[in-house]
Amino acid sequence: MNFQQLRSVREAVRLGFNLTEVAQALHTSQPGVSRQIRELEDELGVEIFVRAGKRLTGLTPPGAAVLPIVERLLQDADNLRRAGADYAQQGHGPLAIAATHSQARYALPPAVRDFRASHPDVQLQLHQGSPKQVAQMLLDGEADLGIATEALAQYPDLVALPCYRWTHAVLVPPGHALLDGQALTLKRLAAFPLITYDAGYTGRTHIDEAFAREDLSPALALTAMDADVIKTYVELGLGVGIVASIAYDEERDRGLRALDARHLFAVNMTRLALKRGAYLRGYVYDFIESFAPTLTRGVVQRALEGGAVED
Amino acid sequence: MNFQQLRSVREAVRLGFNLTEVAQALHTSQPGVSRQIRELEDELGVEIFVRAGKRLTGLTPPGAAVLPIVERLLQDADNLRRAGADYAQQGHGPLAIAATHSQARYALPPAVRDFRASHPDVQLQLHQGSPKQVAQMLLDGEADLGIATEALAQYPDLVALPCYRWTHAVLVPPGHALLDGQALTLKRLAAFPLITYDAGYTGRTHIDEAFAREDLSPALALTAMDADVIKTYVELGLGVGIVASIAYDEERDRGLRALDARHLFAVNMTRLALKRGAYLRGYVYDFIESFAPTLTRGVVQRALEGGAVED
DNA sequence: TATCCTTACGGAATTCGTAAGCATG
DNA sequence: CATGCTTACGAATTCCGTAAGGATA
Repeated sequence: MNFQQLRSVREAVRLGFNLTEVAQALHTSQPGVSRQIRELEDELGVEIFVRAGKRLTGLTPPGAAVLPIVERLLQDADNLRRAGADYAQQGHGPLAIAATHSQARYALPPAVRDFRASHPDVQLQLHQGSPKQVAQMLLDGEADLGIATEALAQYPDLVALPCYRWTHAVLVPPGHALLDGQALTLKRLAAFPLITYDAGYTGRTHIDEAFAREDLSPALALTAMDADVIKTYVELGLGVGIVASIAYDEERDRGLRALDARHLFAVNMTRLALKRGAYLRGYVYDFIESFAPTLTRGVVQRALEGGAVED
Repeated sequence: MNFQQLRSVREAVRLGFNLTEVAQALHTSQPGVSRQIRELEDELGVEIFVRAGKRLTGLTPPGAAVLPIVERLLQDADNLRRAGADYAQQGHGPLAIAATHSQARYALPPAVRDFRASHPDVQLQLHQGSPKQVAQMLLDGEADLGIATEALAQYPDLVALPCYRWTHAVLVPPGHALLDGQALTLKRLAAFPLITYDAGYTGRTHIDEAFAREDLSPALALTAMDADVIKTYVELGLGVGIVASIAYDEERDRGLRALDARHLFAVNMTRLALKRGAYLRGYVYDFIESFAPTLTRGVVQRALEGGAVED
C-alpha cells in the first residue's frame, strides 16, 4: 500500500472514472495509474471499481466502503506536510482564502491589511466564488478557510463558525512612484507587489508569459477573480494592480457615499468555514482571530474536533 | 512520504527511541530505520527527534505535533486493510478479544459458543490481562474489542460501552474420540481443534515447535492465558485442551455449586471497549450484539463516531 | 569498552514509461 | 473508427542490507 495508489483511486472517483484523465492529473502515464489501482485492489483482496468490459463505470460496494478511508489517509498526509511546514518556516507560507465577492470586497480588507502587516512573509491568495464554490474549494483542499453568508453550514465535512451579522446598505461615494512620467516597463512593474487575476482568469496567462519571457518573477501580493476586488486593494496601497482596461471607470473610482439600508433587508450571518479534520498552520489561526475576534485559537480547535458553535 | 517511514517514527517513540530495537520490530536493518526517519524529517523540513550527539532521546516540539497525525495515518492504513478483508472474505478472518480473567471465565462463554456456531470461519483469539492491559491491547491494535469491569472508561482514545451489571456469588459446583485407548500422537491431536496457551505463555513455544517438526498445523480454536479458561472451553466441547499437568485437579474439575452473594458486594458494571476510529469488520458487530443485545450495530457505530452512551 | 547512530557502497528488487493488444460505444 | 483499459517488456531508478566510521555513556 502506498500513497500513489491511494491518489490514483481518489482521482479516479473525482474525475468520473476516466483513468486517462487521472494520469494527466497525476503527471504520470495511464498504464501506471491502471497498475496502481489494480495493485491496491489485489492487496485489499477487493474490487474497488465496477468494470464494464475494460471501462471503469463506478464504485463497487467495497469500493464505497473503502473510499472514505482513502480520503482520510490522503488528507492526513496533507496535514502532515502542513504541520511540518508550519514549524519549518514559522509565519512563512501560503494562506488561501475562499470568499464570495461581497466578503472579499467589503468585509475582508481590514483583516487582510492587518494580517499582511503582521505576517509579511505569508503568501495570501484570495479565491472568489459562489458560496457553493467556496465550500467546494474547502472540500478539495484548494482553500484553507472560506467565508460566505450562505450555504456553508450545510456541509457535514465542513465546520462553519459564525463571524458577524450584517445588514445591507445602498452606496452612492495619488502619488505612486510609477507616476513619475518615465516609460513603464515590465522590469519596473516587477519591482512592486502586483495585484491581478487568479491563474486561469482574464488574461492572467498572458501576464505570466510576459514576465517569464523577460525572466522576471514579480511578487504577487494578491490574486482575485474580479476587478472590483483588485481595485479595492490597490486603493489600500497593497500593490500595483493589473486589470482589463474596460474595468476602469474614471467617474466611479473617485469617491463614494453610503446609505444605510438595514430597514430594507433582513439581517445576515456571515460564517467562516474550515474543512473538518484539517491541520491549520499557526498563522491561519492568527488570520481568523483578526477577522473575527471571538474566534480564538481555542474556540476554533474545539470546533474542529467535533463540537458545534452557537450563532 | 511512505508508510515505512511513518512506521519507523511510530515504533521509535513506542520503543523508547532505540532504533536498534525498532529495526528488529520492523524486521529490517538498523541503518534502514535511521534513513527512513531522516528522509521523513527532510521531506517535512523538521527535526522530529531530539538528538544528543548520535543518540535519540526524545521528541522535538514539531515531532510532538506530527506524531498524532502519523498515528492516525497508520491506523487508517490498518482500517483500509480491514475493510478490504471484510468484503474479501465475509465472515472469515480473525477476531481478537481482550478480557479479564473473570469475564473470559464467566461472562463470555455463552456468547463465544453462539458466535462460533454462527461464524465457524472466524478465528477467535482470547487475550487475557488486567483491565489496564486490556486497554493497552486495544490501543496497540492487538485486540479488536476489550471487556472488563474497571478502567476502560478512563481512556480518551477508547470508546467504552456499558454491557451489563453483575453481583458476586460464592461458588461451591465425559466420551471423546481420543479416549478410545489407542496411543496418542501429534498427528491424532492435530485432527482436533486445539485449546492452549497464548503465544509466549507456559510452553506454547514448545507446543508449536513439536507440531512444526512434524509439519502439522493444527487448528487453534482458542488461545488463553490460564488453565481455568482453557478447561472451561474444553468442557464446552470446543476442542482439545493442552495445559500444564499441574493445572488438573481430579476432585475440583467434576461438578460445581453456586451461592448468591449480591448482598455482600457492590453492583459492578462491565464495559465493552473499542478503539476510537477503528474499522470493525462485520462479524465484530455480530459478536458484540450476541454478547450484549443492547449494543446493536447502529448503537456501536454512533458511539465510535463521537457520542457517549449512557450506562 | 560497549552501545548506538550515521555514512558509504554495491547489488537487487521495484517502478515506470513506451509500445502493442483488445474491447467497447 | 475513436476512445480507453490492459498486458508486455526493457531501462532507469530506488531501495535495502552489509560494512566501516564515529560519538557517547
